Amino acid sequence: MVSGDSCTRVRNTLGMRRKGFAAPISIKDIAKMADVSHSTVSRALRHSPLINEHTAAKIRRIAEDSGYRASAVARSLVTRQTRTVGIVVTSIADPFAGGVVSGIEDAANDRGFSVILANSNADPDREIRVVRAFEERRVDGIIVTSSRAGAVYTPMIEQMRLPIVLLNNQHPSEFVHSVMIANIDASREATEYLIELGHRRIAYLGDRFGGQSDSERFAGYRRALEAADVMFRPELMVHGDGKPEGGIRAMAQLLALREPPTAVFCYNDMTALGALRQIRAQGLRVPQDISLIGFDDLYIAQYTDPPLTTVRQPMRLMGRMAMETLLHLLTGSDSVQSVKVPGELIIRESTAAPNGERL
Amino acid sequence: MVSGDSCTRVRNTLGMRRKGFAAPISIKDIAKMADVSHSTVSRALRHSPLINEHTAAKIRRIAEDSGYRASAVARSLVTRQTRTVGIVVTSIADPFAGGVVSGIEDAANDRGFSVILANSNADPDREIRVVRAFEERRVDGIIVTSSRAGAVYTPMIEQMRLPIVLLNNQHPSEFVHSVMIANIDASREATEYLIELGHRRIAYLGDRFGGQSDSERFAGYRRALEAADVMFRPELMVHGDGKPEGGIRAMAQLLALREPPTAVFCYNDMTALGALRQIRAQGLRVPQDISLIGFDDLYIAQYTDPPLTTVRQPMRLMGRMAMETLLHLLTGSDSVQSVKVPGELIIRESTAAPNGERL
DNA sequence: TCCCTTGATGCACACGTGTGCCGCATTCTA
DNA sequence: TAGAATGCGGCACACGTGTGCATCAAGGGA
Repeated sequence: MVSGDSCTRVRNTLGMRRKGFAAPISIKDIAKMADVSHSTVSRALRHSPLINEHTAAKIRRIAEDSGYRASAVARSLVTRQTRTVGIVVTSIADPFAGGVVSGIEDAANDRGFSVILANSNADPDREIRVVRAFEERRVDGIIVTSSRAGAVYTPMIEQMRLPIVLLNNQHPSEFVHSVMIANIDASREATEYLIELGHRRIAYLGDRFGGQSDSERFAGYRRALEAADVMFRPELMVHGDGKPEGGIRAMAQLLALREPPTAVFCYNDMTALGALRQIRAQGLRVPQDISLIGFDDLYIAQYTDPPLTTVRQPMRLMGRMAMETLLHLLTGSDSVQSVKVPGELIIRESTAAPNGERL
Repeated sequence: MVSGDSCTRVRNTLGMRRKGFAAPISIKDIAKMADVSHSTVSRALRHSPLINEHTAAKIRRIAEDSGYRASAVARSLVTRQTRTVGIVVTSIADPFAGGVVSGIEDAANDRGFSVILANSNADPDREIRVVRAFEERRVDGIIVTSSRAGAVYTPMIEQMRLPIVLLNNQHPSEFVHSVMIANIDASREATEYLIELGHRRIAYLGDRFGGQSDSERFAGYRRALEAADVMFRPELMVHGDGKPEGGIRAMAQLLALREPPTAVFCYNDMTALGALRQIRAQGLRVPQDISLIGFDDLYIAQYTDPPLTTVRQPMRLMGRMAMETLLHLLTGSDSVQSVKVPGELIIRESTAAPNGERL
């Protein structure tokens, strides 16, 4: 197809394949128009001091007028960087992922980077395909968010020798850079708040797929209890699946106890949503009968009824930080290892003193 | 930096810049190992019949063992396609966008395409930057979802001569391919349902930024009223901003009327969320006092209290369709112009007969 | 034995951009 | 005025992959 014919001919041939979409004009076309060599054009557009300001201006003018766009692919071939990062999320439809990716994209955009997005759908086969695609596209780095199968990536890292940043990953390895929410401190603070309100029978409603995040949030909960000399009761620890459905079922367990809790700290807002629903379904009220705390501060948390007290994860900020960590890595500095981001307790109306009074 | 030194030297020099990340091995390295020319390697890996099956197998074996990954950037340079599509969303943190992008990415992945994501943040300057970045990266096509500033892109299309597909865009042009929800039919059906329940004072709570989507949904509402000989009352048409806050305010307007509506059809679920909150705040109940219908069927719609009756937009499916339309365009067929996707009325518990009985 | 056919592989160029080095013209210095 | 310095632009090659054409070897038919 690409024959030894004249340049124009080749252009046409290839262009026709896509129904008349003309080939974009190149640096050489501009060189011809400006009657200089393509090297001069390249230098002029990159503001090299080697080129006379007058000719440079003329060249830039022509480039501008002709709507020239430098080919990132040709440039990448020689510079050996694509100014592109790959992002793996379990599902971009997940609101947490959405927030994080939004922050990543912002930061990337600021620095002239583009973002290639891939859903893993928690499917190992697909994860492998995704990482392989990233390799082929020669992304400069990779960000993996809240992967449950995080361990899968670690061996791949070895082989790829690409900078990788993990965000809220469940199995952070020693040799990997990461941005994580300060789970222990945050959940401790949330639990302490419930204790301050006067609660003593406080349940932990976890996520059995939550990996390290779940165990850390549980740990924070335990520490708060210990610090306040409140006894931990195993029957008050139950687990859902991180989604409302799981919250519903786990909450039903708690309500079936002889002495149900007066407050429940949930692994995340989605779980809290399910718990809330189940509490209502059994004719109880929040917060008068049971106080509820979530985790994440999803957008909807402020619009539940009652608005949900929760621990805010600054999702966009965390995304930004992950991207900036990656950029840092790309410029060579190896210092950053892992960043802990503090959560923030957002007090709304789903929590009150055990007797039903709000503080 | 890239000097006339030996190949190895160059590799090292460039590799060092990124702290010892070795340059990926190329087709030439494999050629050397297999003691053939790089052309032969290229052909073997692409399963060209020109190559002897024995040597081909040997070459593929070596490539496999050495972890070779073909450089998509070099390939794109010669094939003139990147197998990459650009997606513009207002914000990926928006749950609708998340669902759509998820579907797009699925379909793209199936066909070996990658997805470059960009937030426009409804900022015209940024939109221009984004499209420019897509041009430079030589994406094969572009999908724009629910852009309010859709008209901005149309002139760019002319210049870029790139296939573009619009999804739920507010200002679809004649010459553009699009995937859209069948707003009129869907909102008509929703309104008819309210009428069937016995409602006569039905309000339309729109989105003043909703552009064509808003006017179409309003049109469907009007048609349902007309068909049932229910008089349209202008005071029952109010507008929010597409978010809960706007729903709250607009609902307050409606409740301040001498004769408030007995049912409200909302532009979207977010708006309905706000409306629901306001209704509660004024001591009224849903659906006993006021019925509420949303639009979108966001994930949370099933977990509001009461669960929200709404019109489902099959977000992932729509994303898939947009991607498939684009792929179709890329293979040359120009037939597809615009696709209308039917919405689906999902009846939950936020709607009932005016007297409070559920049907 | 010679030529032709067939099959397998290599050569060389192309894609678009970046850059080291060389050459040329102009100006300055002695 | 000759030589050196300086400023500006071009030549040529590189990046990694794809492919038309030439080449070469083996085999077969006359």
